[in-house]
Amino acid sequence: MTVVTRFAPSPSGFLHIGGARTALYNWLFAKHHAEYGSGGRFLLRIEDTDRKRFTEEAVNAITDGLSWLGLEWDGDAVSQFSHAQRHAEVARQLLAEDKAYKCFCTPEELREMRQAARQEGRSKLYDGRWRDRDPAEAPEGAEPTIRLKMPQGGETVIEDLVQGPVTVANDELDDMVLLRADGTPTYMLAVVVDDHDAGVTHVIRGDDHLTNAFRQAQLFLTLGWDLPAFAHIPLIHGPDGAKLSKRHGALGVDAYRDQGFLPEALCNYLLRLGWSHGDNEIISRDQAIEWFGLDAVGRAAARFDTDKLTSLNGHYIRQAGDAKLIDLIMPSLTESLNGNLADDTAGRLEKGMAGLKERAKTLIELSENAEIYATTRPLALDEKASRLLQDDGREHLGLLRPRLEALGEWNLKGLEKATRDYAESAEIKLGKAAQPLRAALTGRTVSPGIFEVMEILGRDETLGRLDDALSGINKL
RNA sequence: GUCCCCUUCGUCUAGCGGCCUAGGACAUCGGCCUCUCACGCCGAAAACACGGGUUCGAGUCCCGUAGGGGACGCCA
Repeated sequence: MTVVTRFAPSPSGFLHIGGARTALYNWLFAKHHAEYGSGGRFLLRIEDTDRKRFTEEAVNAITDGLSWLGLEWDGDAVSQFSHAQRHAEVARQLLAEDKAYKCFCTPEELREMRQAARQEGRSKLYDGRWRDRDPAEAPEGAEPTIRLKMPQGGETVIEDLVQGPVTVANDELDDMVLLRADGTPTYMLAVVVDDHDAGVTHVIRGDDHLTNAFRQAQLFLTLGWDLPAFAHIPLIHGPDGAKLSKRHGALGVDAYRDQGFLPEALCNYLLRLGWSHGDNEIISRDQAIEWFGLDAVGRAAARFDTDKLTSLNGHYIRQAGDAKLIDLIMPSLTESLNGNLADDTAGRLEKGMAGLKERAKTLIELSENAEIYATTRPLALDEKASRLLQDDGREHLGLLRPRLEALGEWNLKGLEKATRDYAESAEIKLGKAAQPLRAALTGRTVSPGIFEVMEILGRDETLGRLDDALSGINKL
């Protein structure tokens, strides 16, 4: 049997980080069955039943986010709203079969009912007052909603693939609205019909839908349709343990992209957040497809930890190809230097990327660190660097400079030897010479190996930057 | 409030009755490497929420308690 999963976000304006994980799990589950089972498809459906929320940009935000993460869906993204006719038909059919009924309650009545229920400690809100009432008693001109006749007595059991069997007494379930007074379908009706029509076999979604599953299961049953398998994955919480919300900061995957995270890192992190395969931490896409299964999904909510994501990101940056990284940082590099890039920037970055990427945990950092190769003279010095260029620091530079200039071949080995020889003759530690060099050549106190930097910068640029520092013409 | 779910180091987790004096990863703290920072390597501190059972034996099974979370819309 071919497995069919689906990701069904509502257009909220961005791809929520929790939604991203849900999408990832659905995608992996389908891919796993496609490659190691008897087939798998991953569908994307936009839950735009509530037209008030719908905008084209909101839909684009979701598809862009999924594409960035590399989670391609099968077929076209489907609009749930476009199936409204079909949903209404199903509701009318239920009505004709006496499995649903018209409810003429006013919003005020409903509000009172809810209040009373709460006061009396009942969770069943709607009392079903129109269930057996003659529609002839309806108030003049009132447009009814269509409600489903839920079973009275007994219980509903969901065999959840993650949570295990979950049971609720049917008396806790009230008759839910299928069709609104204006004739549009509710989410409850729409998901069930769409999942059935699309042949969805596995509904993998957030834990917050678990209680909905009871109601939806009853709808499937009264429609005489096969129940899909349900898998409710725990939610992602903020560092404080509450459901991730705006006050926790970055919610959309686009925010993480902007902060310099790689999609590979985010996927790896999200995968590991709530799912495990023994002690494995770094898991490639292919490996994930092979290993992924619902049985290894945890049942407790997990807190989002940016530190771990960052660490993973550092790993994926180190592993990424130099050319790819250069492409990724070029825009921000150009921007931060106001478009004034040194002529040989590309060449220097190609040589220097290996040393650069080892020291960056985000693309933002990488870009900032790469400025030393792209910037033009005279360099700006940060505070600590300018302090290194006072007094004996500058003195050493002045004495070292001729030794460097005299070098026949300008390469790492020779540069290092010349500097070491100088340090020895001056009876100072290498660092006493290397740090002022770093300050003069990069404007900073932290950088890749300084002899590497000198080699990449080349003789002219290195000597030039040295002279700038010696004459003190750097910007602060 | 009602219903549902959850509970191993600070965080993510391994553990599916004896292999656990509870393992890994991130973070933290030491140390090594070293021209700085990072990487890498070595090491330390750090957890089975509590109480009852079941069993020869429980982190692992059952029941309570406590704590946390989620759902209670003509939103999705």
